[in-house]
Amino acid sequence: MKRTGFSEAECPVARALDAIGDWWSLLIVRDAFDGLRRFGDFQKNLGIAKGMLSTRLRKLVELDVLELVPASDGSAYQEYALTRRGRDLFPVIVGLRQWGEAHLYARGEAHSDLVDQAGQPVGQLVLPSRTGRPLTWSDTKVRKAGARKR
Amino acid sequence: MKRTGFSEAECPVARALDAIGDWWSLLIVRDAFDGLRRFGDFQKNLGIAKGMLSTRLRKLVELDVLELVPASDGSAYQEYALTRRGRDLFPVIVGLRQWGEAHLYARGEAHSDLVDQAGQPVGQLVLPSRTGRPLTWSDTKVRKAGARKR
DNA sequence: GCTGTCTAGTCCTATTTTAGAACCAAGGTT
DNA sequence: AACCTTGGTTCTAAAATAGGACTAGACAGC
Repeated sequence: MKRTGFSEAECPVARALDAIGDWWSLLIVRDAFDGLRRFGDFQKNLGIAKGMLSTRLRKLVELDVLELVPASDGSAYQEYALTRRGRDLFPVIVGLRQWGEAHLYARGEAHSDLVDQAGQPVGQLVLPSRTGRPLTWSDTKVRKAGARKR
Repeated sequence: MKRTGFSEAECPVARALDAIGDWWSLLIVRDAFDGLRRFGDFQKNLGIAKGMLSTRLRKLVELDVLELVPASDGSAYQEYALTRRGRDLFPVIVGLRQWGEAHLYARGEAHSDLVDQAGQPVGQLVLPSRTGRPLTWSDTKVRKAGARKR
């Protein structure tokens, strides 16, 4: 009765969810985008049990989403920093944010906002075709990798 | 020891993950994007336990991500169809897909592909500024709820 | 209309995961 | 040296998951 895994799936969505699709991982990554780097900072900000956090951070380091680097304040401690692979999760976090903003808040209810350096709200994520035309879900389809049932 | 929840969070990422951030929900939504509509189809395609699937589908219907509609083949059964809210998850699924493609496959390893109606691979997701300039994570920051620009 | 099969579930149990608190060791502070 | 902070590990109880047994209603063949 092992938890089902998708690390071998041919579908990249399934593999991605297998890697970072659990309860906490994306919240940790979100916090990392917000500048958090220390074990205690994550723990306090998320209210996560320390055991969970320890397990999750270890897995994220294994996955090369985070890496351990010497503390920036010169102490002997270490910090967790986003790697390239971690930073590439930015569109996923933004997608979740925009969906949440659009559908999970009552009118007028306050939420945090993503803004650019000038303080301007950002636009919506766009999926461009090869020629630059914006695509919606009905413009696309999934082409299967090999010969497999659908 | 109730499972931690974020349905009241001021951060839209946290609320989104609270709603659809569990193990199975996004995979069900992905399958719905691929055209699956029936209980048995989801069950067979995902290999998910029927009890799990039943719970998840009920929650997704409650959330108004899916809705029950009469079966398209005229039978007395019902089907699960994506709502507007469900279709709006498209960028999230695409983001996960593109991250998975980029980081979780060995060179040359086969995976399914997202293509447009002409069969052309789609481009990368883009986050535009209000003026249309593409933004990366380092161009943006999160403004906490309630903080209004002076 | 009777029988058998398919569909879409529910219910039950064993196992795994999570939450939360207690404990601990090394680093830093006074 | 004594004490607090940081970053964990270990323990237990509760909750979630996997998987199988079971069931009610739909449908197909006779």
